Amino acid sequence: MSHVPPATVEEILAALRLSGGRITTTRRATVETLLANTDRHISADDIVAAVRARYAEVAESTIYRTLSTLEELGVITHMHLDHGPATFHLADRRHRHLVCRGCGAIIEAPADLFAGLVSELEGRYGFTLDEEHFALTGLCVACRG
Amino acid sequence: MSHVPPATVEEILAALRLSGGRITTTRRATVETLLANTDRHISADDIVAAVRARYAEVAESTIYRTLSTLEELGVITHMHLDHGPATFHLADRRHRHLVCRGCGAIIEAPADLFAGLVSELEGRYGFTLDEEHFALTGLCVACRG
DNA sequence: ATAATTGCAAAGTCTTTGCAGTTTG
DNA sequence: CAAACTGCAAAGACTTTGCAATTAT
Repeated sequence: MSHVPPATVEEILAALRLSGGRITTTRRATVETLLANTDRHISADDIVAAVRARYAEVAESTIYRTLSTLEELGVITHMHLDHGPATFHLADRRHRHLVCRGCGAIIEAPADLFAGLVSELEGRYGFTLDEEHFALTGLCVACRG
Repeated sequence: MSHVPPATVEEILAALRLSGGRITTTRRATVETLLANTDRHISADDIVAAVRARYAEVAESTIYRTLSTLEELGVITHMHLDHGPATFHLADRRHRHLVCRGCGAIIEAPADLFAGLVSELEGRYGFTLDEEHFALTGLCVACRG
């Protein structure tokens, strides 16, 4: 809560550099793609496509490796919306995801909705909830019939 | 809440039969394996192994097909504890799962811990939470350092 | 120079599918 | 007998890995 992770392309690349990493065109493009899509839920494959379209050829494996490097750096996180590919986003996103298993709709819920559960788990089990790693699945109004 | 799904081998097989399905040795063995492991979190592969060890040869695909048939019947559900294979269990299990991403420990939490969240989501978004489909990941006391 | 990154192709894990042969009711 | 189930082998989706060639610093 006290530390805000880097949020601009340059800040992220600087953090990468600081950790001993190198800045390449592909890595910059990857970071730009992530920042340009903070409002979407993008998969590794989406990023591959975006980088290929606007910058240069990339191997999938390079993207996967860059993504895990950024994840180790603490800059991004991945999340599982449901079955299917993981999605990646900046680590500072502050909302939780509800995914409808009927139509696939994604509802974003404010983090404070989970505050009670988080402290309950903390208190009773000493369990620190990783609220983002899996979305919550269920059925939306339209799909529950 | 008013309907309790079948909980014995015979009840489950009867339900299967009623829906037009057929009862085979492998299917019976699969159901028995599921019932013999209500306290564990077993994957399709675990079931394949159990059936092969105690009953007969089975193809993986047969187990997967049987599991989805049972799932469509509403008798079982699958759940994702974390990355890795899905786990299967009877649909009537009434607890939620907390999985430590450090050591893999699984903590079972009573369903009522989620009651507040469930009604909140229902009220605010009309979203019916499928509490079981994904476990909640995080860090246990020992691993959070 | 040299350690980090990349591409490519191959492998890995989990799951699904097609199809011909077998079995259940 | 007809519909349902099975095995086998192949494919599919997503992700990881090995290794030699390239590139950033």
